[in-house]
Order: sequence, then C-alpha cells, then structure tokens
Amino acid sequence: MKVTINDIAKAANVSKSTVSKVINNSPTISDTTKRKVRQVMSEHNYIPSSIATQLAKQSSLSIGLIIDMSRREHFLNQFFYSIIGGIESVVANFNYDLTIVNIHSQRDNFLDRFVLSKKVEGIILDNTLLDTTMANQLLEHSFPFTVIGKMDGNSDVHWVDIDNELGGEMITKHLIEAGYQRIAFIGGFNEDTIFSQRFTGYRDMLQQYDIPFVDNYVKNGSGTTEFGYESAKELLSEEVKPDAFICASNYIAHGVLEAVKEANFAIPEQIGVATFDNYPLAPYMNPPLTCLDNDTFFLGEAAGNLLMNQIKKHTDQNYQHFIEPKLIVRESTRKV
Amino acid sequence: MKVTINDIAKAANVSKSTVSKVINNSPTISDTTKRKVRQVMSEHNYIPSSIATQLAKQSSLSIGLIIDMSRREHFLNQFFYSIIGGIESVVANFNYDLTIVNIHSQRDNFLDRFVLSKKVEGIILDNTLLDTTMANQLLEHSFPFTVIGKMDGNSDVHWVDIDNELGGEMITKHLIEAGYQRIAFIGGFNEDTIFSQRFTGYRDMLQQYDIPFVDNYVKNGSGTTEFGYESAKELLSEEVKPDAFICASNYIAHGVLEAVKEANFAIPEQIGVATFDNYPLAPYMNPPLTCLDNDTFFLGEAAGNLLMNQIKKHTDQNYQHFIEPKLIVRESTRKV
DNA sequence: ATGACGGATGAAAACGTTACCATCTTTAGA
DNA sequence: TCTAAAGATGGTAACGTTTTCATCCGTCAT
Repeated sequence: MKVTINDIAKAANVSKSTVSKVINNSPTISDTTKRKVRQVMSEHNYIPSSIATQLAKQSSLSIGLIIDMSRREHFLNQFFYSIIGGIESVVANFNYDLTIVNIHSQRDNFLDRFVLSKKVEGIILDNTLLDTTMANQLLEHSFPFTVIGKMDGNSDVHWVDIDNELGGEMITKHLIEAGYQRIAFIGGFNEDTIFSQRFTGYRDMLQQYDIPFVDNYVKNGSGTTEFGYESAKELLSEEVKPDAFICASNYIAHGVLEAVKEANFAIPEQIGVATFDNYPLAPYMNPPLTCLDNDTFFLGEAAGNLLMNQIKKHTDQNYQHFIEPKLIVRESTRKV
Repeated sequence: MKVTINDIAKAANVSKSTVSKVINNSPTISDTTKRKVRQVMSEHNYIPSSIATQLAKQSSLSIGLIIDMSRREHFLNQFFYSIIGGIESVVANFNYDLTIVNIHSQRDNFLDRFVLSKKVEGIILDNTLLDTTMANQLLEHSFPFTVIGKMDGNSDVHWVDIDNELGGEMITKHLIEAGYQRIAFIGGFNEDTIFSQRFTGYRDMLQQYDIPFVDNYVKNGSGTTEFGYESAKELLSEEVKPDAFICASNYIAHGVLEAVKEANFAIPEQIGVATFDNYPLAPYMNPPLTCLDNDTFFLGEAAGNLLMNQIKKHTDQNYQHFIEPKLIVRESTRKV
C-alpha cells in the first residue's frame, strides 16, 4: 500500500542508505546512481515520510505561536495577520513551519503536550501569556522561546517590542512642532500597559518642550467612540480649549473627529487630531488621520529571528530590543 | 541527558510496554502499577516524545491551513483571525493542531514537502489557491482537504462558502422594503467572483420586485475610497438620482458617505447607504452603517468539521454548502 | 485436584527514516 | 607492481514510541 524507502531500495537495486543519501542529495553518491534512484522514486510516487525523518533527525522543523483567542482585545490578535506574516517569512527561510496554538483551548497541558514533547522546537508568545511559572519551566528545560512585548526583570528571556513610549514622544513632538500648543491625550491608558507607556512618552515630551502638563487635558476612560466623542465635546466647551488631540485608538479618534466637526472647528487649521495604530481606513478618513505606524510585520520578523537564532544556537548580541514606530503625517495635523 | 521511556521502565522496574500503557491510560494496567509508574515519570520529568508517538501511531495530529500572504486582498486574509479561530476551535476538540503554510514562500514543493509527506493529515485552502492539477493530485492520493469558497464542477471536493448571492439579495431586499426605489450598486465586481455573485443577487432581487434595472446605476471600477466618492458624486448630480447605494466594500462606502454628505443629502432620510462585510468601525460611522455580516468564525468551524470528518472517515451527508450571511441594519438605511 | 479463564505484564516487532562505520572498487603515485 | 588514498555503496544501529502476542499467575468452577 504505502511505499517506503525499502521499496525504493529494492526496486532500484541499492541499499536504503543509498536511497536516503539520494533524498538528501549527499555528494558521496555518484550521479548515475542518483539519476537511477530518482527515476525509481518518481515512478513509484514515493515521498519520504516527514514524521520518520523528524524522528531520525531529531527535529520537527516547526515552531509554535501561542495566542489566546478568547481575548479579542489582545495586542497579538489585533495585528495577527501581519505579525504572522513576519514570523512566517523568517522561519520559512529555515524550512520551518508555523503552528498556531490557542492556549485557551489547551490551558493546562499545552506545555507538556505541545512544547516539551517537542512537537515544536520553539515558541513565540505575548508577554501577557507568559507567567513566571511558565517562564521558569521553559528556561529550566532550556526550551527556546521569544516573547512579544517587553519583559521586565528577567534578563534571560528574549523579547522584542514596539517602543510605545517613544511613540508617545514622537506623536507629541510632531504636534508641538506643527505649532499646536495645548495638546490633549484621550485614552484608556490605565487599562493597558501599552497605553500607559504611550502616555509617559506624551508627558515627557511636553516637559522637554517646557509645555505645562494640564491635568484636565488627559481623559482616561474606556476606549470607545462614545468616550472619544464625549471627552472631546467636553474639552471643546471649556474656556481654554485644547488645540490638538492625541487619541489612544482609532475608535476614540472617530469620536473625537465627530465632536470637533460638530463644534465647527477646522481640522487641521484650528484643531489637530492624531491617533496611535495606523489602520487601513486612516488615509480615507476626513481628513486623513495622522497616525503612528507600528511595523508589525517587522515585529514578527524580529521575533522569528530571535527564536531561530536560539534554535540554531547562534548567539544573539541583542536579544531584548525595541522597534521604532513610524510617524505617518497626514492632513489631520498639517496646521501650516 | 534526555529521558526516554526506557529510563522510566528501568527506574520503575517494569517493561517499556507497561510504561507506554500507563501513558495511554490502558485499562489493563493495575492501579498500583499506574501509580508507581506515574510517580517515577514525574520524578524524572519525563514527557513522551511527540514525534516518536506520531511515528508509532502513524498520525501527526495536525492539519494545515494554506494561505497566500502575498495577496493582501485575499478573502481568507481579510477575515484571517476569525476563520482561524473557527478552525482551531474544532480541530482542538480532536486534539489536533493547526499549522499555517504560506504557499507563496513554498510554491513548488509544498505539496510534497508538507502535505504528501504527511506532516499534516489534511489541509484547508481557499478556492483561488487550488488549481485542477493540485486538486487531482490530492484526490489521487485521497488526501483529505476542504476548500473555502465554492467549487464548480467537481462533485468530489468538500467546500463551504458564504452565500454571496444570497447576501446581494438580502441587502437589496432590505433597501427595497425600507422604501428606497432607485438603488445603485458601487463596486469592483468584475475583479472578483465574490463581487459578481453579490451583483447577481442584487439584479435578481430588483427583478423579483419588478424594479427596473438601470445600467447607469451600476458602477464598476477599483475598490477604492476615491472610486466610491467619484461614483456617488457623479450619480448624485444626475437628473434622476439614486436614492440608495450598495457598496461593495467599506472603502467604497467611505467615499460614498463623503460624497453624499458633501452634496447635503440626509442619510438615511434622503439617501440610504449599505455595505458588504461588516467591520469593527461600521457601528461608529456617522451614521452607523448597515452591513452584511459574514459569520467567518462559523465558516472556519464548518471548514474544520468538513475536514475532520474526512480524516476520521465519518461520512458527511452535506459536504458542499453555503453559509447564510446576516443583515445588520443600522441607521444608514432606516428611512422610516 | 484440575482445567479454564481473566487479569497483569513483558518481549519483540513494527513505524520509516538517518548516520556511523565498514567494505569494496578504482585510481593515482612511486 | 604495489600501496595508499579517494570514491561509492551497504549493514546496522539508532531515533522513541505503540501494539500484538505470548506468558505468567492467581482464582474459580467442576
């Protein structure tokens, strides 16, 4: 029924070692033999068993990406597609495959079943998914893993993250240099460390430019469009209004945009609006929105490289690092 | 170094057959032996090798999802996350894992290397990715596969698809019943079979209600915001204007919305706007957009079930079927 | 007391490769 | 002509499980 290396060996009148060497294109096999064996292989429709090869070579040629599908708001999820694209592009170079594992449908035994059993040779996961116990277990087994998202404290773990604090600085600096004076920050920045990092960048940059930090200009709430709308409306009705809004998400930005238009202020001439996390429709808003663009494909690549270097035991000089976001300036902040 | 089943057997003073049976919780092993062996296993930090198990059991417990990352506009890509979620949720029930393979970075040998070598036991792919050659090869090897997207002609292949024609009918019917009379269809419907299916549904429903089909009300071009804007602007400047727009994508819808507002028509009172493919920001548009919602998670589940049934050799009575889209009515079409 | 049976366990053969080392055949150099 | 080295190929032991039988040992019915 199923054709194996033995069948080929017999049919080609050689030993199975020879067949194996032909498969792996060993230089010690003569060209004539190679031709003959390959001929027989294709006549018999022979494909070597991946699993047997894995066992003999002691390598599964796959890595795992751990996610939690139950959390819709998860960072990894939001940029899932491009992060995967980045990871895939690097592991494919090594002939590795990428297996997705939903930690939520595996909860307890996923480490044993999937990881330590060596079904994959390394894993990539989000920092919110990695608790101390798991980290220790992985380190203990010296099982290769890479974290997406900054890890404090543990100098052994490899991680890569978007530099959100820098992002906060960049977007703030841009607004200041564009001529805006009273910059508000609308976000749910306490819910999530990402937001609080961005907020820190915002505050630091104000200070750097000697612009007073106005407590009231910072709105902290849910990340909804309604919240953005209400916050902007409220701020715009004050004596001394902000002349620019930094929005923590595109949902918030939509609300802010509405409120500003409703109050009949011109964007960007009177009010500037910028938001984090560039998204496909941002260039098509009215006006097109200035955004911070996180190169999540590159983030995936970086994570993939960090992991593959561990697996291949290449030393990685810089295994904890940030990726710079890019500022994409569009109409919504072109004051001049 | 690495602890195997033999080490456990020795340490527990039993044969490795016994250890194996304990691992698989065979009922023929006495409770005392089970306890003893389990004790030893955990003392030695023993985890059975997944690969060896795969070889012995002749089963890899994984399936593959084939995608083409180079095509950003790809249907599978657009709803990647929720489709994956659906697939994962069903395969996880069978203890299977999901491996993502980018056909683009594998082009030639992916079938041999990944599929026929049995690295995965079945695959799921998009109908645009499956040419006749590949289909025949898979069928010839009786390798389980399931297609996302309708397949004409071949009665053997398992597929599941969103019923786009029905979707076109539903959205058109809704507009008609909401009281709109002259419904335009803005899309790039020739580029893609999805759009042409939707267009068919639109035309059929007009006919069903004896509403004349106005050639000029159908705009066929690129799927961009600009195209939507220009099309709507043009149509709104005509003698007999449309009073409703069906947009093939949310990009187009943005453009249409702009043009309608600019021309100072009230939505939904004077002009109705509806679009395909519900997206997160749709409820937060001004006004919130009526959309067709494709339950892509469910689509993933359906594909997963189709595939697992093949792998488990359960006969599937209905292995070619459509999934009904859902209409989500929002402000943009609430004429009354 | 004996035979049959059922419950536990073990021995050994798969599963389908790779990799090490030995062997055999040429070929080149002296 | 002989020897050493290089070039091809094969034998066999891994790789780490599962699975099929066979065996052993009590126990129970006759």
